[in-house]
Amino acid sequence: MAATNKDIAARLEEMATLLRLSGANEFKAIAFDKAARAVESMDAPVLQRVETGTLTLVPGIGVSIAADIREYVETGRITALDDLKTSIPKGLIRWLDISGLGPKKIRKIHEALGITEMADLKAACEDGRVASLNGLGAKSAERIRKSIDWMERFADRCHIDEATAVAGSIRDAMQDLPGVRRIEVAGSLRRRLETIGDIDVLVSADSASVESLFDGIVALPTVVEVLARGPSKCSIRTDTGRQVDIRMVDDAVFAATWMYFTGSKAHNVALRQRARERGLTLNEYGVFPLTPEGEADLARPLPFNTEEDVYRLLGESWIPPEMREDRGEFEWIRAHSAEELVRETDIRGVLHAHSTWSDGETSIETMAMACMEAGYAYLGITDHSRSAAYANGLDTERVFSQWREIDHLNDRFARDGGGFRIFKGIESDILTDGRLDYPDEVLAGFDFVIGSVHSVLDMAPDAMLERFKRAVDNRYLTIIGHPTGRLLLRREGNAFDLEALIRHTADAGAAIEINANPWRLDMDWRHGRMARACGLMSAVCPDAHHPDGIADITYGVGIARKAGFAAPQILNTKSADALAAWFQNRH
DNA sequence: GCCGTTTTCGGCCCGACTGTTTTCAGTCG
Repeated sequence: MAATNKDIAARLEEMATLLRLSGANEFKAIAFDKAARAVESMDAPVLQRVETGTLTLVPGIGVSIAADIREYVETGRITALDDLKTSIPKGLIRWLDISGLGPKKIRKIHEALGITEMADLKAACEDGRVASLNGLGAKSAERIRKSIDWMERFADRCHIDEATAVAGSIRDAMQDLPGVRRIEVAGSLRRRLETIGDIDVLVSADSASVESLFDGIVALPTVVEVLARGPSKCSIRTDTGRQVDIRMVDDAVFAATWMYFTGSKAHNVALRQRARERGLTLNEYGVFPLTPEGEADLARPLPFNTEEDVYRLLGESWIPPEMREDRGEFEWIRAHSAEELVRETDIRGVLHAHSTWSDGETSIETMAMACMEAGYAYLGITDHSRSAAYANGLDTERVFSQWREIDHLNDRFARDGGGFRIFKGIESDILTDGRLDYPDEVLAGFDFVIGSVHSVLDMAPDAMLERFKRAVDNRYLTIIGHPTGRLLLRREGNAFDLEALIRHTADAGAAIEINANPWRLDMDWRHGRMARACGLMSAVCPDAHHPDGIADITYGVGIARKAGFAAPQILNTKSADALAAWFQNRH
């Protein structure tokens, strides 16, 4: 199989990780990290640059890494990577997830005790072997043991809906307390990343009320452990295993601190590099001139109030938090405006929802009413097709019955004068050979067809790509549903060349959804730049099986914004009439 | 390993915190 940009980036990241564990120069590891991000954010396949010998023109890729990439493309291996793999036990890579353990200590422990497995490390913490090592002690050993304990009980990351709920309860607990002025979420949750590790909350408040504020937090029923508590920071663990860091922030520098804790780390690094280029330095307290010696001149802070101000001081426009991943956002903002990104209020209708006709929990009418209440103008109902027996998929006769029900409902809505409309859709299985689940004459009767893979998900990647391509070549297919089939934190998606499918789908004039279910968020935002470049249409689809599921659209919009999509590229920002015309045009 | 109208060598982003230490290395975000 041809190496995709994603494959290549994964190999480079692996190099960076193993280099760190091998004790190599940290900047060398950083170079591989940078190269990995450069590869990931390229619009075109790296293969093209390998063929034309222009790899080293990409910033972050020099002669050496270009040779590694070429070797990987041509042979499927990288000698330097293989060498590292043989010298570093696989088990140690997982140790990097342990809080308080970095590459240096991992090496030290491994070399001194000769252990490579997590369970052995835990035992070594308990029997005092770790504590006896030079540079470590009883507290380090206990911290490591406790962290392994947590890892055994909970995943290190959670879905974004869970993180949103935790952050909401923390906010609720604080916002009415006396002296609290401002509460903001930062970190990966503010960036709307698909999964969240720690949750960061920033608070500005009267210094006199900090104590009572923290008292209120640690007394919350969901708080099971206080990890740290000082004058400006309080870290807690919730009963779902989430770590929440609450930080007190000085009002005068709130924007700089907010930016700092929003990250991403890579974005911050890029920003600080830009600051240096302008003779400035950036930290969590603001922007400062550099002295001739290259030190921060802390006595002469540059004035700012908002994040916009801080970016402007660095010669940049404000970058929406969703895009702060060091994935080409600085280039993007020069050619676009932050205002262009699709917003939740741009979404005018709901596409991809289920009813009791298949595996949904409520009737079409109930789903429609919920859409109306949420302010949407239409609902594209998409129950499962006949092959999805496990989900009560519709045979042809039931399809016709459902159409009659939808016609009746639409007639009623028309008489009510509210203008609400239900589109007849189907979530058709894409069969293993790429056919859709009904004959063309039935497919022709739907307003639109979502094609999804629900069986034989582990098909060989090349065969999976062909399966999807054939489905897209059917002129009745409108939208590809959850393309990789991943379930976040649970199941990897199929590793087929999604970018090839994106090109194929864009050329065919069909769309690929952004499934907004917090367990899917598929397609991945990382393909956004490439998808935009080839003109792909998308849609933010809740895949709702219950009226509450409609609200998941918010997570999908976050992903669409991370991907850099503007409203015109998202199908369900269209009016019902414009959307109907787009569907017709696709046929 | 990458990069350069100040440099082809010597930098590479920044500060807080912690624990293990007598001045700092490692980790974290």
